[in-house]
Amino acid sequence: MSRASERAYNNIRSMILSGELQPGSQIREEALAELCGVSRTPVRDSLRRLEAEMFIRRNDSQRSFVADWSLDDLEDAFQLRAMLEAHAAKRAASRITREQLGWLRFHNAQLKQAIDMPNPDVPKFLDHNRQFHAIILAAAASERLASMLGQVTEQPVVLRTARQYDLENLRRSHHDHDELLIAFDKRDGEWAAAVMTGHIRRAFHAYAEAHSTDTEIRKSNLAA
Amino acid sequence: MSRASERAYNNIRSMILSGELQPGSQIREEALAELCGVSRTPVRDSLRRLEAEMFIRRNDSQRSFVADWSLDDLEDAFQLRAMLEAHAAKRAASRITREQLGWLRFHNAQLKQAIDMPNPDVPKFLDHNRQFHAIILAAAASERLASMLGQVTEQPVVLRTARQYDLENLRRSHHDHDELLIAFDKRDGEWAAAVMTGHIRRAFHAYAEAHSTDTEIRKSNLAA
DNA sequence: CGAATGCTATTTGTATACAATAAGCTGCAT
DNA sequence: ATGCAGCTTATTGTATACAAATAGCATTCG
Repeated sequence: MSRASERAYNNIRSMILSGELQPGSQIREEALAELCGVSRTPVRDSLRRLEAEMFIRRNDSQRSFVADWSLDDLEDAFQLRAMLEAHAAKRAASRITREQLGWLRFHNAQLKQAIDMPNPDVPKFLDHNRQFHAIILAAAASERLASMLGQVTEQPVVLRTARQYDLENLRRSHHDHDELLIAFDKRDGEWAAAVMTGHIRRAFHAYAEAHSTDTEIRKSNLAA
Repeated sequence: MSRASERAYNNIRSMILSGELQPGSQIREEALAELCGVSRTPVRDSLRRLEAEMFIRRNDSQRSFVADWSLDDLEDAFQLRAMLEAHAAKRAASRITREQLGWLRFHNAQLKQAIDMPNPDVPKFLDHNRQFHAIILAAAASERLASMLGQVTEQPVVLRTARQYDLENLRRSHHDHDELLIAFDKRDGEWAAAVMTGHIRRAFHAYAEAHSTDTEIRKSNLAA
């Protein structure tokens, strides 16, 4: 995607993710155009894309609003995600190459290292975690699956609380990855799928907790 | 969506589905604009949408081509579809209302009627079949699931052969629906999911057969 | 007082002109 | 012949002007 269009997309997306654009609030093309320093044309492109990704919804008269997801919607998304990632793991188990396995091991070692120290480096953990999952998705070798997972992995949920991932959870994630590695090594798709399902379900509950906390904070802010 | 934009979208989409725009061929915005009698702006909107739906793909320099799916890709899509529809059936089993069940029965009776006659009315069958599945999807009550299923239900596969659905298959579909109805009635999500999986797998094989035949024909046409 | 109607302001949709980029070609050099 | 440079043409990207639609408001009529 070319310069202006891509800039607009990234800007708007991150404004939604960061909560700068509040869930439920209306969006006007021209306002965004000014914010992004481009014309309405690339903004419109971005809005269409974000609408497909369900970051934005439109009412019957084509006005756009930042999507506002309830806890139920969040669970719904995670249910879908668990199903799709498990499917990916199953496919990957029979297709993954030695080299890909090597990379999985590398990223898992790195993310362990990121939290096995006095001052845990959470961003580093998240980055290697992301890459770990990306490799599995690549090994699954299904373009459609990848495109669908893209729609449920990045949640448009505002987390004002500075993402307090508790270490215990991160360590468990690391162990899940370890087990996935063994399942892959043994080419056991069923096992890989089962581990992955649990892995994502745990992520959901961690997320849900953060989401409730955040919602509380937002509510009390509104009351004040 | 407003007039010009919607017109463009429907036109282009049906040109792809009908094979008027051949798989693999390049698409030029201006040409389509003329064909649809609108300017490039709504055409570009449509192309973006069709790209998200994987009817169209773009190369690295942003040129658009009609997607060309292999038999493997087709199977991939059906695998995803089977998984998602089974999931929908499972969710629907615990949420479906008496009224929705009534409509399911109605459409299933209608589609049976459409093929239980000397001159089977296949389009009528397909229409009621579509509505049958739509009701289940609605009962599943997951917007994201619906949006994902939209991406895999309408296959951008050219079927030049005038869709020779054999009657035996259609009858079996009807029986699957019957069984789904019982499963729903008993609120047995597992059963519903299992029946649905088989139902979609059968559809895949019917489709795959038609696809191979079509590919043969296309090849011999090219040779001539 | 409430509902309906028409006006105005706001917002989105479409067309078009122009800019940027990529593809294809021509001719030259090796 | 082959490959590369530079030009030309084809195609997409962006901005902008204008058209259409919609919402919000005020005014009027029942």
